Amino acid sequence: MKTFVDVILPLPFDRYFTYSLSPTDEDKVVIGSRVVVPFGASKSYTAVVAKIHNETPKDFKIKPVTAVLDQSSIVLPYQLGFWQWIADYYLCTVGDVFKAALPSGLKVESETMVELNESYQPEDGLLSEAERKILGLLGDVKHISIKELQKQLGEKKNILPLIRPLIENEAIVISENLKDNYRPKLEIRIRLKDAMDEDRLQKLFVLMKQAPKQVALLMKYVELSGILKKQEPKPVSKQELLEAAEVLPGALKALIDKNIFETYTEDIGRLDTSVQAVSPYKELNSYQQTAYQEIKSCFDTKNVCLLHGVTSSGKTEIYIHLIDETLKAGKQALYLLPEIALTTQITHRLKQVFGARLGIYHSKFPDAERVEIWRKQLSEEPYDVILGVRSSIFLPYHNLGLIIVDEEHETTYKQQDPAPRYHARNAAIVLASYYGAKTLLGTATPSIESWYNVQSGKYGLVSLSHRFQDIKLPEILPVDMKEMRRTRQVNGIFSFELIKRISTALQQHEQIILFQNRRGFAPMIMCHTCGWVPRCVQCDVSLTYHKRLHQLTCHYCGYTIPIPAKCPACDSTELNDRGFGTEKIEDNIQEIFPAARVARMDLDTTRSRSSYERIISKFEKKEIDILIGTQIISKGLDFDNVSIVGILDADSMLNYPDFRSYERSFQLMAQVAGRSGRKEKQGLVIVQTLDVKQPIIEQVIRHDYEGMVNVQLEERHLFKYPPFCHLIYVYLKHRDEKQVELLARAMAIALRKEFGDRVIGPDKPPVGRIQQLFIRKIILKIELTASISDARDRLHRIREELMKEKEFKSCFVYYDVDPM
DNA sequence: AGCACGCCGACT
DNA sequence: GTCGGCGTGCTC
Repeated sequence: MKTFVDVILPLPFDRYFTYSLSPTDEDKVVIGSRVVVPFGASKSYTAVVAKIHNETPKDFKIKPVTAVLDQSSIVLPYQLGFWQWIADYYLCTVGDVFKAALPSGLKVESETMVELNESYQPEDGLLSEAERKILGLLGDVKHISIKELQKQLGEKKNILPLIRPLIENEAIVISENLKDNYRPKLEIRIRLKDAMDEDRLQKLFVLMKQAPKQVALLMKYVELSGILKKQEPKPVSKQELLEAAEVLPGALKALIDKNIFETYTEDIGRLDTSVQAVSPYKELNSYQQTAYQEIKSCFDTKNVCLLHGVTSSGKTEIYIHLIDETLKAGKQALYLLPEIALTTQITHRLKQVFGARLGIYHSKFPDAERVEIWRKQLSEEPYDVILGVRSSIFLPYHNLGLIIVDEEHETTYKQQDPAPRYHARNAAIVLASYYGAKTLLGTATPSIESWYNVQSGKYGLVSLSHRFQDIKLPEILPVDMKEMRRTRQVNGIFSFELIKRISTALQQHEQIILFQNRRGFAPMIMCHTCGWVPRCVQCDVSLTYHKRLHQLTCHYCGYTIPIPAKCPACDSTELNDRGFGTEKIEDNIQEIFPAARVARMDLDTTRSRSSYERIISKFEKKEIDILIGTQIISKGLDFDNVSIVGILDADSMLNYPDFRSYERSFQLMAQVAGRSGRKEKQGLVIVQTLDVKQPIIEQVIRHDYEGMVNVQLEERHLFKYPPFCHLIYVYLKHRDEKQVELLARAMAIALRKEFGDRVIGPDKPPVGRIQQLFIRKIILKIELTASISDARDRLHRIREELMKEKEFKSCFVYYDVDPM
């Protein structure tokens, strides 16, 4: 007798909740089934079954499961283990992981429906005004959800207290309506009611002499379905038939009424199954071939291999060969990318090779499609290759053989805001271990962590130092902006040197990319008279000036106001913008080169996927001469006509207060630089900086990745930073600054008792308040040899202890493990 | 995360 | 004297 289930709820709880099963449900439910359960006073959630048992719990009253949604696992047993690992390692709850892992179409929601009790006899005088209003409304519509009822009443607050007495008086009845937000995609199709042969067809044609439209339909149907041929007839959709025969629906209806045709609906799904593999993989050149062999032999002894290949060295083709080999061994492959929108080129290539065996998974896809991919992966015929962003590590896999993490250094692999704050590269390595699968990390600029793991022998290393077709690496030319400004050789943010080079490139019909890691027109505006700067009301930052939209926006919370006409402090009308964003650069460059076709690519111009693709495709077709962008342009784009890349303000990224800013600047500059260079001509990268002598500039010039790494490793070793320790950031937030400050201090003291001088802080982060909440941050350094699970237990204990104090109860506390 | 219960200010 | 603010606690 298995009568209870322990379930994971999509809520931030650290534990399971137990529900009872009805005898009929007992046979249905399995580990990994979804069940609908009531939780709290008036809510139902989709939960996932983690355990089935018969130990009667005694400390609480138990509720029954409302419905069992699946009779086979929708979440595979290994996934439950994987979720738990993520929750344990990244210090969040399994509920958080569950919420992130499952597409929302698989999480049905319940809504409470209200209905009038027909037999209810109202006793006048006993009803309040509001109650009469509710009953009146219900008399008209008779079936309505509580939410809708609330809206109709024009109430903003919860109306449950209002209707509760009505339920008790049996004036109304309520019921739970499970609302499945997933809708299958259906197609209406046409088929013949009875068998057809030439004879019968001829008879029909004669019969319908007076109805040429119907004859046309019938003939078109015969043609489209191929019903008179020997093979299985092809399905014919209603729409397709009507369009092909060029007749109105009336004619078709007549044929249906005559019992010649009938309609039926078919669930056709949203996944494109028609893609054909059109071109096999390409032959590898000798460098690629060597690398390919090295990777394979590396996998004999190691589970993870780092492929360090310069930009344009043809890593993708090597991946394709490895995937192909994995598939031949009857296993699946997962290809992770930092951002799918940026990789039309790779998507296109993989489709050519793997056709319908390739599935693409992306959080910006319509949810219904994500549901279908999830189900397909559970089916007997899953995609063999999944190309996707970080969340695709959560898809169910039957038999994973290989994971490729492309551009492994990209910080987008780390989820920032809602928990789980996981790193998809590291989680992927753990995922691979469930299958004994191998992981290949690819990049031109490895993360220092991965490089260190190579040095310590944990990962294997394969290098690819030849660019495809031996295109030369670009020449990098630093421009001393201090000197340029002193000698007045600048126009705004542009040095004359850069302008000259752009001008030459334009004359030769070559393309230019300008990089500035700041969107908007200017990072702030300031009153010329009194120095007043408009700031966000919710966050401690100045507002960014967006000229096109004619507004000031907070990049942290989205708060937006129109540009003030005058300074509220001194009434001066002279408000000037300070600094340079991509928008201003776009304006200025257009002024300098009026004839050039200029486009901008940043978060503001690429809100939708299509606008992104439009810009890229225009640039590829050489309809754009100068492309201005933020770091969005550094990721995995290959253009063949870019001769000049300008990095306008290299110092802005170097001065970012973070131990990784050096590494990140190098990666960014090297990646942006990699966008330049053409088959017959070496590219040129102009780096504008105030300090041309600083070592990082020299390292970028020499393409000296190892030089950069060695300096950084030494520094990180000295100051005990990753990869020589694990970092955990403890974030504390509260509306009241005093409260966070107090808690942060108390927390730091408690932490020091346990962890000693491994605790740094508390500190006020550079942006000390976001969305009305004041923030404090404590940094915890954990030795590599120490156990994370031990640290986790101690952290939980300390938090629990402190949160008992009532003054701290309303504080948010959360952790960021291995922060980026 | 919701949602209810409970305790203090601005209204009838 | 009530309505309603949100601070605190609980949810199988």
